[in-house]
Amino acid sequence: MIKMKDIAAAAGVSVMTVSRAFRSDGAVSAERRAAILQVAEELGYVFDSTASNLRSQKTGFVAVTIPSINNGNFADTVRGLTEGLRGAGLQVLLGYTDYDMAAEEALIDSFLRRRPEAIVVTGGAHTGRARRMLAGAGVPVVEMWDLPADPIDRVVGFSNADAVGLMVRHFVRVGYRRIAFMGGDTDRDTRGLDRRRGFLTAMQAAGLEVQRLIEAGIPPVTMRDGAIAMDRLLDRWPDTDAVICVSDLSAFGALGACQRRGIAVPGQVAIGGFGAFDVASCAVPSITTIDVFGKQIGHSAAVMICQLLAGGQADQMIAVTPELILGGSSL
Amino acid sequence: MIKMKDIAAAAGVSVMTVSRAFRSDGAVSAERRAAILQVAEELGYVFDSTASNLRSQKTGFVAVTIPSINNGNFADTVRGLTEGLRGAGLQVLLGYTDYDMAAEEALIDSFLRRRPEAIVVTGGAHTGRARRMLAGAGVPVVEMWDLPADPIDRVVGFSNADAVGLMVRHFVRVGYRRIAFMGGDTDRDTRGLDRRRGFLTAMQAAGLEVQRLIEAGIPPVTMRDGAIAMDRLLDRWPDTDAVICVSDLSAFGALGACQRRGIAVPGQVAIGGFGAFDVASCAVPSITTIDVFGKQIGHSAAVMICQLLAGGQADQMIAVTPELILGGSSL
DNA sequence: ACTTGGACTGTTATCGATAACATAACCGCC
DNA sequence: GGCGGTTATGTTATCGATAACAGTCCAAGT
Repeated sequence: MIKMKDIAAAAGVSVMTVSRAFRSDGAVSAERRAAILQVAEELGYVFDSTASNLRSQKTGFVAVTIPSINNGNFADTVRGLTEGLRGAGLQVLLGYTDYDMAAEEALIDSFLRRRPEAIVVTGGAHTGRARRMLAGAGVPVVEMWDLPADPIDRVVGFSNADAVGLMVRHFVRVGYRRIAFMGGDTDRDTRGLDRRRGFLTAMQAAGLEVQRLIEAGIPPVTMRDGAIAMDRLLDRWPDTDAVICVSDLSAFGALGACQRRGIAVPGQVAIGGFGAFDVASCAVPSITTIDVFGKQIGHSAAVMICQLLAGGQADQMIAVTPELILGGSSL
Repeated sequence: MIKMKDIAAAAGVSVMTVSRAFRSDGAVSAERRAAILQVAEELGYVFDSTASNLRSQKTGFVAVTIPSINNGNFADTVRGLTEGLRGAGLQVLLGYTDYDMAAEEALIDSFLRRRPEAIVVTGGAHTGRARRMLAGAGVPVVEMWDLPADPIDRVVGFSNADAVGLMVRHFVRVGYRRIAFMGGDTDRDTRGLDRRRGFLTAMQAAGLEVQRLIEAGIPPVTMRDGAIAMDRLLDRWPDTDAVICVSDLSAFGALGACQRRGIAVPGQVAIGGFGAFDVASCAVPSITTIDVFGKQIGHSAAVMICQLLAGGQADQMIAVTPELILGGSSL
């Protein structure tokens, strides 16, 4: 493999000059720089960042862990992060946890060995060892998609509980009373649990009974899980007049279950989802949902990281405000 | 930051012994190893792989580029890769190109600087510079999701054209004649182009006219794109009796467009998709589609890479056989 | 003429681990 | 008892770039 030494020899300069020619800030005369880059091109040189990483103690990447790489919400967030960090010359190193805290811990461990310049994790629930590793990493840590009570470092997110509260209040206002909640039944789905908690709180605040809780299985909660859960819900509480689902995917599955049974949506049962996924707006009827602005979360996290790495100040917490989007699946 | 030297001093051994204690193959006595790991734990040591990478000339990761991180098919492939590489101690470094060859080139460039042990790219179409970089990388290269005529190195994929041919032949067999194809209209969507080409070939082979080609926009082709395209298709050729869409997402959008217009599916128009996404099986009616076994592609690529890195032989090409899945959206 | 300072280039040491080699202790076996 | 082999450990040099420092040269200011 060609290295800087070879280019230096071929171009008749020192290795240091080659190194400088490769960095924009390098004070190398224009013609010499051009000559060096030309030689490098001819020799097919590929810069070796492993050496650079070690010597400069900079790796140029930010580690990001998300629960799933097949989820439009997290994809938006990653896009916001990628775009926001690009300007600072930082690359995203992406890993997925499958909604599993043990897998998250292993992932964080392997990421930290690679010396990221910052680390972004999803949610505020982590194993004890993961928390300790993050706290001791010596780089900015951002928890996103949640507003944890005891953050490790920085936070960019929203209250999942409050977001569902928005929808409950709307449903109550337009007349629904026998409202069910689907999902958030396992401790693996921490954001789902928060959403369910928000449902309970808002229902109680509205003075309504809250028995209609139906399980949707362990995350990732799929469309199929939503369909199965809806069937169980309708069997158990046939007079349900609205169901709020832990995500749009399960809501779409629930909609399909209703359609197969010939149950009118929203005539007989209203459906609400979460996340403003594409499928919510393209389903017939479209699904009432909550937009949590995933891309904005990523972008804010990126800005925060850039500020901190530049040695500046940054907010401890940035709260994003979710928004209710009315669809045809409810009044 | 704590380093091996600090642990060596605290444990009263040489740095080399500490290094060996951290590798499973290291010949260190059990009690000494335990003592060293204990000291490391107490000091909160985090292994620095940047140094290890440089000295050992091994980074322990495989670079993977996919077009989109919000696509169930590619997510399956990444899962297959991740699981297949884990056993060999290799990690996936994931990047997305947004279906843009220039972005892919930039991504490959930045990945290669980090010295991956192998690189996996999606599709067989790349910029000239990207091809040269890959060919000269000195590590195994796998192109997947396609069977390029002039592969760079190894290939794991299937013929997108033949896969669509499967569906055309089925549609013709059950009686559809005025069949349209949606998508594959921009050179940015290389797999879409292949699918469209396969449509044309199969239609001609069946002796049918092939004028009904409707554009679906640049990838990622969304559900909404599918709905818009279906409206245009129905306006232009109202007597169309079947439409094959470039993906299940656009097929789902097309289904929604029909439902909003009161057009019976499959009574009046049959719909076919591509990819066996969740939404295809959960839509009402479910959508006839083609399963291309994305996870298997990733797994095969991983196996191939492990063989090559172990110094063994590996096939030049692994072909996956797509399968037609009949849904309620067609006969 | 002499200083000053900026622009450019070179020299040396170093980042933190590990490969390669050297050494020491111990074991069994003829 | 000596020898080869194994196990456990230490020593030295090195991976390929860059930080830190040291010049050199030349133009401009006094």
